[in-house]
Amino acid sequence: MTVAPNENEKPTAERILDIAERLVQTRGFTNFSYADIAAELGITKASLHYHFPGKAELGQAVIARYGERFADALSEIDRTVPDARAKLEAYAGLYADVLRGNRMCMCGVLAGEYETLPDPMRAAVIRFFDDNQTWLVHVLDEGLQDGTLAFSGSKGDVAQTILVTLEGAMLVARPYDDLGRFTATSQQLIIGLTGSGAV
Amino acid sequence: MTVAPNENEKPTAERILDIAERLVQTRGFTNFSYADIAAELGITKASLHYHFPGKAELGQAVIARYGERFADALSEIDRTVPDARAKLEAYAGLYADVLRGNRMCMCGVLAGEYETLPDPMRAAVIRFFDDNQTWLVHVLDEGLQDGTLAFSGSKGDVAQTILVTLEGAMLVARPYDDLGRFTATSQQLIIGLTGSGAV
DNA sequence: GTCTATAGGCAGATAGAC
DNA sequence: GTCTATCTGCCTATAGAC
Repeated sequence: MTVAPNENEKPTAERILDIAERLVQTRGFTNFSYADIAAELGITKASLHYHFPGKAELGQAVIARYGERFADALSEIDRTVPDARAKLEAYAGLYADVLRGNRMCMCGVLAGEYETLPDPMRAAVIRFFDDNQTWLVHVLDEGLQDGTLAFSGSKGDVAQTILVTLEGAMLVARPYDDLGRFTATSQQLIIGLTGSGAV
Repeated sequence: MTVAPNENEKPTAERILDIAERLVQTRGFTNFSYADIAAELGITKASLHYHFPGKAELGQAVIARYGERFADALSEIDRTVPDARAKLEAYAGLYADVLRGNRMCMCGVLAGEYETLPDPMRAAVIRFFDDNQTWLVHVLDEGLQDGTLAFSGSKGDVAQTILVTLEGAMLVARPYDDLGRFTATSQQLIIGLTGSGAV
């Protein structure tokens, strides 16, 4: 059991990250406290400092783990999805899944409070966006070759547009608590990147 | 002078709103304090409470004034800009101007921290998005008639997409401190809504 | 690893003098 | 309208016992 812990035996540090992650995505980084996590986990605030010395370190750990998991999801798409258009749909599906969990994209939230973030978190936010855009450029490239995508403008600009459109769609859909608001825009976006809507 | 006060004689309440507005747009509503405003204005925190009894009331007043000013800007576009496509460009220009002031759209920021907002502010955020979308639907309608716009999908979905794309473009452009990131997406968006990029 | 106890700071807010 | 003084509460963080 110690080598293969089940969910209940998950290390405390991981459970702290799980809670912190959800709080960041729903309330923002500055809008939750050690007290929130401690109460939910059933330990004291002081104990949290054993695992993460300060809130800045906790924030770094949360965004790092989030970024890694997101990168893994992109690799999984590359491994399993056949063509570029379907990859874009799967990509939008990742965002839809986050929204279904009543959460906002972590880096979208953090971008909104960017000026108040500690430097390492700022760097991680930028890195997240850069990584996403790089992946999207590859998919767009593939789409031109396999013929499943067609668009005007540079791949970089289009990749950027895909990213920010999905971020904005999540941001606005959440106050309405309406997944349909997100998917409508998501479909609109992808239709515009197929032959039917391109030059 | 009392009937026509110059900038220096602007009522204290207005000056408070000016500062609060900038702080909301750059840091978010929960991430600034009465102390921030008091320091900048050169009066004490206690004096602020004379003008706005609580932070919730101040927040309401800030967003109300912002919404009115934005609505005025839309009316001004209707009054002065000849065709629908040019109106969309002027609309995107409003967002670009905000970004030039190193600010984020107020309602975009507030959408990110929606769960932590007092109810009246929540309602105002929704109203802002609804008003924008309504105006955009009218412009899209006009564009179909005057022939300057062409698109597939419902006017409502397209209006939604325009709104969220610009919001997302601002959100992501700000951490990069790069207006070009915004304008690239903005142009990409408008090109897709003209004959060249439509079905 | 987790606890109790506590420090030091800042938040929003109020009372009452001027 | 603005001030001083003060309150209560929450924040992050630390010391030291167990």
